[in-house]
Amino acid sequence: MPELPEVEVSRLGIQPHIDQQTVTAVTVRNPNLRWPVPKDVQQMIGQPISRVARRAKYLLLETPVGTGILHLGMSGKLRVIDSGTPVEKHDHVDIVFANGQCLRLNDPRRFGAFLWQALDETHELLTKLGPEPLTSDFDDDRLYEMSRGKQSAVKNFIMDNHVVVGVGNIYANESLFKAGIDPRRAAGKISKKRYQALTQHIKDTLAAAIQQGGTTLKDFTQTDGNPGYFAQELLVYGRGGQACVTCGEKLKEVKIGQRASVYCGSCQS
DNA sequence: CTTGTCACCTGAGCGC
DNA sequence: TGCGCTCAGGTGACAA
Repeated sequence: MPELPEVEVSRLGIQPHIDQQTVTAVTVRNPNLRWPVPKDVQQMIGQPISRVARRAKYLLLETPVGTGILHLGMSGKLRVIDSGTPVEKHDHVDIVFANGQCLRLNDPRRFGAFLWQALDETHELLTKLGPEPLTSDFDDDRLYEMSRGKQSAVKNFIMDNHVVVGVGNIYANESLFKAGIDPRRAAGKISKKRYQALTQHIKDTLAAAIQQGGTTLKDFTQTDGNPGYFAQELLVYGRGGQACVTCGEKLKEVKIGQRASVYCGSCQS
């Protein structure tokens, strides 16, 4: 489900409700997420949530003794609800708080994760990640340098977590359209100037999507149950065969790296 | 090292 | 109504 904006919207949604709340129970109904949920997560019990942070698409629930790491995979959703709320299908995890509320993870496909990071350690999954796209760590110099010698399609390149985190299929398509770059082009053969444009469009697109509450395609909702409104601003994603908003030409749809890719054959080269 | 493919899992939508 | 097929917002683990 979520790319970086949707995860950030989730973070902003749950943060005011759980920040500084003390955990009284961690209920794991189905530990078979992408990786088995470790027993270590029970260490949260008795601890306050000292910070709700995000790294890439991982949500970090920090406590004084370690950090609970949540990933929403393709279909994960978080809600903060009364802990007595009846459990529904695919409600796999509850983190219950002293105020009677709980953070509940629902994830039909179970590609999500709930892991534990001990104090003063960095979980292995977080060690090899590229820069955050919305910080100055991600800039055109770096993107350009990393691209040299790469034969793979630029779309796959910007979706690679070692290059930059948080750019999934929707925003890769959108950013490349805005930058006027054909998503199939070899990453190593694109000029510095074009990477400057691409870098800025990735930042702008992600920031705008967060502002709009994320992109609701079918089942993403903000934690208050409302949809995100960025879907109405999508220029190419999901619009294969329809008219390009810039030139009117029919948008093309192809598979790049197994993922649906939409582009304008006239505006993107 | 790079590059491409598969796998994990459920549910929705479509054609027949 | 049902069946079989394809597709979906992610990403680690492999194979070549």
